[in-house]
Amino acid sequence: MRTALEKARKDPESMKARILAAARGVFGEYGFHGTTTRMIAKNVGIDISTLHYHWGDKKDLYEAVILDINRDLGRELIVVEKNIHGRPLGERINIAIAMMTDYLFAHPEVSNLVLHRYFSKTRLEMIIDFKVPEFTGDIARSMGLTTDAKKTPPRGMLEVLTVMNGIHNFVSGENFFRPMVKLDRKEYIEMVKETLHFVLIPGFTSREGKKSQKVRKNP
Amino acid sequence: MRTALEKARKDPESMKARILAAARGVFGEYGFHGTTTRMIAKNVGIDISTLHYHWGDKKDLYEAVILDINRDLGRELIVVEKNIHGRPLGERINIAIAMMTDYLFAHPEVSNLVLHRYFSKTRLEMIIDFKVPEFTGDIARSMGLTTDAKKTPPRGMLEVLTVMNGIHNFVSGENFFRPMVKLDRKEYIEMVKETLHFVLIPGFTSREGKKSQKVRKNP
DNA sequence: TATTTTTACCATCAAATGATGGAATCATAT
DNA sequence: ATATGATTCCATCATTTGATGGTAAAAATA
Repeated sequence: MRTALEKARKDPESMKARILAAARGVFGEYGFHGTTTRMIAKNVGIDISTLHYHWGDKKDLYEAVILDINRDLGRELIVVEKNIHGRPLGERINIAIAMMTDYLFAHPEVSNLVLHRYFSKTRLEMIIDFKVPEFTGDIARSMGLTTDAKKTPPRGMLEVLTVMNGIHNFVSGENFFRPMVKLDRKEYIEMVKETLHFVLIPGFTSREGKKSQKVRKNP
Repeated sequence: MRTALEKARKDPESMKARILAAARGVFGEYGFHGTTTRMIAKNVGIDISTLHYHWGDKKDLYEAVILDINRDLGRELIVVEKNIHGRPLGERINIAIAMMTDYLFAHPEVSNLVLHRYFSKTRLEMIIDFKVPEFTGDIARSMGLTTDAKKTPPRGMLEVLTVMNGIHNFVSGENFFRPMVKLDRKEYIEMVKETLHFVLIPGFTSREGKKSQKVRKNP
């Protein structure tokens, strides 16, 4: 499977890659059980047997999708980290939210699949999983909530999850939320960013302020 | 169906009610397509034909579950509103988060089903739906973000969704997040509350502060 | 070109799943 | 006690769905 994934990544026009891309989308929208291999095959325009020929059974394909999403997410986090490195806290969070929001709205199936994994059980045992603990620790470190990403305290983990999930929710819930607010896609994305900035950032910066005050008081 | 639901509500020991309760749980955990009528029937300890006898087909049962959850959620929101009425903004949000968090952790299938509806498509057309727009408007009004709940501006809607979804996420994602932070259930719930208070409240109260300042400047 | 390998499809299977008819059981009213 | 209606289960059906064998086409290799 590892090699199959790499082959698919090499050539985005290959059948393997096309199936994987379609699978990301359909699994993301309908979940594991809500998706049939026929739906994916139809989406690509091929026969189901061709799908099974390239990716094995449904579970294998789903796990390949998870691996694929994981890689994308990890790469994007590295890009974000480079952009926020060395800046003050408020700015770091600001940029991180803006960048991740743009990225996820451009690849909504990533948010879809992450949230499905969080909130929905599968009747099958899944071996491969999202690297959420690792990623969450990494983000906590870039946010200055911990020095060792692998030993992030629970509070730091939950704070990071609050922010990340806040983004995932609006991306993945666009079909539901956008009609509620009657905005076009571009407006919606902008307002999501504004809202997240407004709601999420003051909490972190106000704590930072308190820290600074303490430092000033004890010179 | 309306009458069937009401009958089930009258007597919680009735077969209708037992099936409905089991359906709430299983649909919540596995989603619509991930749930089989056999799973629900087995959960109650009855034959599937008995299930169909009481609730019609799978879709009917699912819609009854949604109606049921909706009622519960609406009632709870009224209880919360009574408790926060007349208090200052920070306190209102504080109490609302604490109460909703406790309520949803006690009835996690509510969060599960709400999030499933937000983030996952169904291959079937569903007629009945969650009253999210109405509820969201109501909450916006209790939070002082609007005077007319039915005409809540988009920004207010998204702000409310940020808070509500923040709670739903930690409730529904407990199975995934709690092992990450290695806390027992009670500790987890407490830390979720703390985190949500910490992250979400300063945004709202800081805006309130600015409003007051403006008023003071223009006497 | 001839041969081998890879790829894709058609037809089809087996299991899972939603759903139902009819018999048996239980409750209730007369 | 009997009759009537409501409830429950067993057996079974039809459809959906995951999966595969065999064959044709295409591509690669000799």
